[in-house]
Amino acid sequence: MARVTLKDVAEYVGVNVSTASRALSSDRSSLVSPSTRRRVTEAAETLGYRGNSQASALRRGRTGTIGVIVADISNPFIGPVLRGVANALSGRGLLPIMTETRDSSEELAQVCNKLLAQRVDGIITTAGRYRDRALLKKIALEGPIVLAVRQLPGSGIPAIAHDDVAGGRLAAEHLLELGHTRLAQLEGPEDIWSFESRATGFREAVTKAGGTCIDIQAAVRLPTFEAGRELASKLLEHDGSMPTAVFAHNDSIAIGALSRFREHGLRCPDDVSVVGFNDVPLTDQLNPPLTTIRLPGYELGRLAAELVVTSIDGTESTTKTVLLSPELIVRESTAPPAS
Amino acid sequence: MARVTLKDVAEYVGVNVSTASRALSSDRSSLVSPSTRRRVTEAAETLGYRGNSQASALRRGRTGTIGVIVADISNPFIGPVLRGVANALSGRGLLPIMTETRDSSEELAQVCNKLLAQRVDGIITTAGRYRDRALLKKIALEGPIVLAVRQLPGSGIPAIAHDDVAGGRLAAEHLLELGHTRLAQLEGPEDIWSFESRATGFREAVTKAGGTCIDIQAAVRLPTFEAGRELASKLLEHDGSMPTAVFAHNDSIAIGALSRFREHGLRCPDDVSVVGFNDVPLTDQLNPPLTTIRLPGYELGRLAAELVVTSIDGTESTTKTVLLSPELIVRESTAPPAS
DNA sequence: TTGTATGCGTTATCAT
DNA sequence: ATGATAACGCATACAA
Repeated sequence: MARVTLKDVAEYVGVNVSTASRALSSDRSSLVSPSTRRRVTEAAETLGYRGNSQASALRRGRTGTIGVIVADISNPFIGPVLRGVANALSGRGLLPIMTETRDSSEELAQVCNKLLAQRVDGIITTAGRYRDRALLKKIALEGPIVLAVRQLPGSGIPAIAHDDVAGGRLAAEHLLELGHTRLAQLEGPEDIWSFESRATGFREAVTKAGGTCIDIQAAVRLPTFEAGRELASKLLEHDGSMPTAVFAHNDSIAIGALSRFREHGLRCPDDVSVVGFNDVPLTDQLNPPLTTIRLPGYELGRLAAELVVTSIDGTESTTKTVLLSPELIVRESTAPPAS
Repeated sequence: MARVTLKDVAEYVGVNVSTASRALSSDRSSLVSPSTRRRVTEAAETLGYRGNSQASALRRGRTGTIGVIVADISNPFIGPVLRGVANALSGRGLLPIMTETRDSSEELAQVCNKLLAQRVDGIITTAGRYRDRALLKKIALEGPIVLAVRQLPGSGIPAIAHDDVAGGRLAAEHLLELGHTRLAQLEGPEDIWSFESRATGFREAVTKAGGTCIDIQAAVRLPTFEAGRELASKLLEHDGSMPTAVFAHNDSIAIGALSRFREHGLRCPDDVSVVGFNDVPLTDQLNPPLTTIRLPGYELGRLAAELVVTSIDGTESTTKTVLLSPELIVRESTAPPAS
């Protein structure tokens, strides 16, 4: 898009390209006399010179870019994560290259190839289902990669994620404390670490306390509002009496379930308590405002970015996994069971 | 990240790099004998060869990348737009490089520079306030750029946007038909085309019908929930009687206003009708479900992508502006005024 | 059909 | 402090 090159600038000033290159580079500009540095800088300005990252990358073996793969850009939870990533990266002069996979394994494979062809210096991915493990392990051989939000246990890929087991436990403990003894959980896709962990954390806490835990799964690919409705329907058709409290694996599922329950004549929290997960925007504006689990998305993004950076520099052992603590946000969708 | 080059592949097979290059390129592979083509392809496979986009771009003068600048990644309306863009682009073998500016002019300038340094073949931006006009005009000199969602009238930059004037008018007509005569609008930032147009469309329709239109502005940078609360407060303190209907310039503002009205003891739609804008997810799950204006985001993204592509190919007159039609979605936040 | 040679824009090395 | 030169990996014009 721009056609004026370093050579043009150099000729304009009457110096060699290498001098111009030095003058314009931040770390080597001290090797050049202040006067020529100034002249080169001015010439670059007046000629409208822009460095060519491609050429620079080719020569230096580094592009200064980080591939950022996001599973679902419409997930409101992802915004803060991306901001955290972008902030940490741009603070280090790196350019994040974001791409989406719609949580599809095929698209993930394609995107990885493209990113690798772009010679990104590292990859951060929030996409990664269990079935993608082999793929990502192969990618990890070619360069630094870190998982964000999700984990791929046994893959050896470092991850920054939430402590979803603890999150599930928080939900369970809250409901148990309210006095619920018959609980259900509406589960997200089973081949995603986060949901499996939430399920585990919740189930263990419930059974440990002597409660009953009904696990509802559905063959849905994504944890959406519709999935929530479907899971709720399955729960309503479930043998045995209806539980008095429900843990939905994310807010969308919770809201879908709420809508289905309402249709069925069930009031929340009077007839059924509902806990969501993620604390996405607007959950506090619903009717009723949703009790949910909040996660530090921004912080997570920041840490993920820092982790790739350190593994690019090669100074770090790269199998680190960090789990961030979730927080229970109590609102009005949970209450003691009707006596 | 990968270190096996075309040369390695060529040597492995025993041919010249140029032959290997041809064999691996989709358009020139016909120039090579089927047998060597196969051998090269296999060698590339076994050696784990990945093309180097940097080198290829340097040589060809094209990177095959498109910079996609988004003002606010957390805006739920933007997801479909980005999908439309990504789809249209990847269908043409182009890689979108997404970046965010948080709707800040400084970040916009930075991001443009980085993208230009990356030698993107074109730029699509949803960021662009009036004050960014000069900047973007300068960018437009260096290569194809198209605005999406927003417009910059008088900049000569082609745009794919919604017909926001029509959107404002739709809102007005709906409320007028319900019998409202005293209306207000809660306005988004004034230096953004979309909001100014919504204001115009609404105001004109109201006054044309003989109604009263109260325009409430606030010095907020972003059209958020908080902004909605602030605007609503200003309206409540406004001299003269409270209007019976309110048009909020987007859903977040509407929801903020709803929350403020509720605090103030006003019921919706009984005491005040509210219309939002964008139809973002969950607006139908609010209390009350929000009447709003829906926009074809995916389609918009698709068209924007197609427009950059054609202007890269240079075949198109590049000052085209397309306006897509909004649609009124009536839900329960609007009703006839209390008699 | 294949090979040779050159250059894309930079930066690193070596010399001056 | 500055210049000359080579090389990064690839694609193309030209030659064979």
